Amino acid sequence: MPQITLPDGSVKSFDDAVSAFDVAMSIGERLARACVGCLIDGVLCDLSTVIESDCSLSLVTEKTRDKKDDANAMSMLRHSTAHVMAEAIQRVVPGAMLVYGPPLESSFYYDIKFPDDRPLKDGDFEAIEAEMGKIVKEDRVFTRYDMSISDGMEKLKSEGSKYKVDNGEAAIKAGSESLSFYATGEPGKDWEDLCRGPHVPSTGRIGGFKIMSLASSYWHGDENSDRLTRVYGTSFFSKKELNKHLERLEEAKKRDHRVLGKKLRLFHIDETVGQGLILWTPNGSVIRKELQSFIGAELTKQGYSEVFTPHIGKLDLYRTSGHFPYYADSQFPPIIERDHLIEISEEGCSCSQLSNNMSSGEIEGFMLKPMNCPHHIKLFDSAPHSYKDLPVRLAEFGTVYRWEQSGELNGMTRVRGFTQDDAHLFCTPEQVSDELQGCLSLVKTIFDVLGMEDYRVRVGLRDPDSSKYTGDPVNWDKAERACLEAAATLGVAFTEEPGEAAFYGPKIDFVVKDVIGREWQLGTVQVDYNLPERFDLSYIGADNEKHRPVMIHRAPFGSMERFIGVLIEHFAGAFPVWLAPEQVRVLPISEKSNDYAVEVLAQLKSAGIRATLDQNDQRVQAKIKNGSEMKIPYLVVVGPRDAEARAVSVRAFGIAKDLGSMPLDEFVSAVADEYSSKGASSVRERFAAAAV
RNA sequence: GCCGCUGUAGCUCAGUGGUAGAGCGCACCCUUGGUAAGGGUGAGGUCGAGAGUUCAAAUCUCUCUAGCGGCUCCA
Repeated sequence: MPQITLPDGSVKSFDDAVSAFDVAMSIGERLARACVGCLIDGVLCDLSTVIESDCSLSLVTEKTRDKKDDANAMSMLRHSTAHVMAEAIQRVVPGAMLVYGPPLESSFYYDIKFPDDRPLKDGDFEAIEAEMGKIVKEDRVFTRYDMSISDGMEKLKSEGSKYKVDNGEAAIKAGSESLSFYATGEPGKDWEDLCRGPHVPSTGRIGGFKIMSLASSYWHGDENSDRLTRVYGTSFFSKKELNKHLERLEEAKKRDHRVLGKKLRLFHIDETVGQGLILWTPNGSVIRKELQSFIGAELTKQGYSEVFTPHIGKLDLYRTSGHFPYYADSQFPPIIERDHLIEISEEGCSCSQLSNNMSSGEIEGFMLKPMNCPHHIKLFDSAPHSYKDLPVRLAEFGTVYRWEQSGELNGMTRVRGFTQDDAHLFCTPEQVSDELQGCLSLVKTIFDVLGMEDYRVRVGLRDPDSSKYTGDPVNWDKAERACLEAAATLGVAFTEEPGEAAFYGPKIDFVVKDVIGREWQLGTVQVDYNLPERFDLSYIGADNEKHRPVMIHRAPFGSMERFIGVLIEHFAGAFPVWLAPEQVRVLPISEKSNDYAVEVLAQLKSAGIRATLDQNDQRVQAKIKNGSEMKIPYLVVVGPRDAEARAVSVRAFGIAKDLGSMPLDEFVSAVADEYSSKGASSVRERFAAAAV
């Protein structure tokens, strides 16, 4: 006689065991029809789950009460669609072995091992979708049945898929007391799969679905294990929602920094220069310069000293730092000294010998610097330091080079040469906490000024099971504690992530998503007890003894390239006045107004505003369209009426109607104010104020 | 690096075996137009590179190269 507590606190009692669906029916038929699953004592279950004892029950419907997508419902739907897709794929490609098919945030995938002589091609999508359509139309019921561990494993073994046997073993290891299977229809008759569930009631609930793409993956995520094909798809409860989702994806593509970078001429990557090497156009350079001077001003306020260091350094420097051996594969190959090179070629030295000799230190050479720390360390170490000098804060826009895997390169967000807004702080152990907080507040200031609110903070800790970390565990503990304490002062939620630390120390990262939903690390602050040790750094304490300083690495933007890539997407290319490469464009109505237009342009320019003149032989409507497409903050139309009044007719980006007329002098100073205040005051506001 | 897809004019793309097309952009001419595309003419391409099949290749095959989506990696 189960007593079932509903989310509103009311209790329903039943004489016998009932299914969640029956409970829903007892409340209302319409509700029951809208249900796809339920939460029993907080655990997501099938709607058909039979309830035998007292519990709390929350029904999961297609939409939440405020008509939004329900995360549980969507994940059940997509998981169910993955089953339908897997069945369809096995019909189209007999011999395809299923591995693992989970739902994701807005999609799902199924990892599948295809026969070597029959790989899946995207040309197969149509046939698979057609089969999926049939299965959906048949509206087959997802039917769960459980087997004992021994019977279940026997069944899996008899089916002959090592992947499913492995999944079964994983379930047992995770503590399952039985193995559950889901048949899409009738057990023993229809297609079925080992599965933990839960699923929507039947295939007919899948209103709209689409196979999106193919990718390769590795079994257990292990590069050296079996290579699998990952088939991505998505689904919704209705076709309409699917179409809306696909439209949104199309829209997102328009904000993609690679698309906008081309359209707005912000940067260029040239095959003949090299993969992942950014050529900054004049437009992009304006943005970069503005950001650099912004951060430069903040650094001065915070007591940093700016330095410059070369792009290369001796191999030995990186042996000492530990970077050369640790990251050998992801660095550009060393530059070998000429004399060595001649010697080596005369000796007929093989490539592998050469590589060995370099690793051992027998051959000296230079490396393109993969990071700036060793150079800054050497600067710090070039003079003795009293504890009274600390902290020493050395900052540099330092360009570094890393040999990223070719498949990893991505527009401006993953490149092979990039400039970090880097700094290294050398301080006493007592100063670590304050300095960390100073670094974090700098990152936060920058994010605030740019209106970037959609980020998460990750505290990267060491993975206790891994041996990749160097240094004393006691120091690691100290450093990790310092990071966690500093993060706690941020006033922003953060996550602790073991395994995300750098090899020399823990870090606090600011992570943002791009338009496709991929995450990128921007600002980073890292505590390091390790490199000071390796380089034997010291300062003289009050006791007149040598002490080891602690290093903090920090880069508020991360890299200029990645940050601006993300920033392009953040603003969808419509930069605020202070960053906009072209701030004002002057549009004369006809040649007759050219003289006045030239005058307007001159006045804007002499106020330090980045302004241009559109003297094309086009109508003003066309000039407005062109200017809008370039996302220029202000377009000013000038004609005889404006010349007469010594005024300009202003149009602001993103506002369909023009703002009206403003005296030229006033407009110039308003734009100049908006520029220097980074948007704290704006031309629009002045118009709004004038209108009141 | 791995799997799949893609590479045609500055940009966006059409062209599936018979030696190349559109729109935008660009140049010139006409037009002198007041808030999201006025009209005309013209220039511009060894179809990513190389090899092969063929009487004939942008088109088919192979290798390389670059980009895209993932995987793996990310100091």
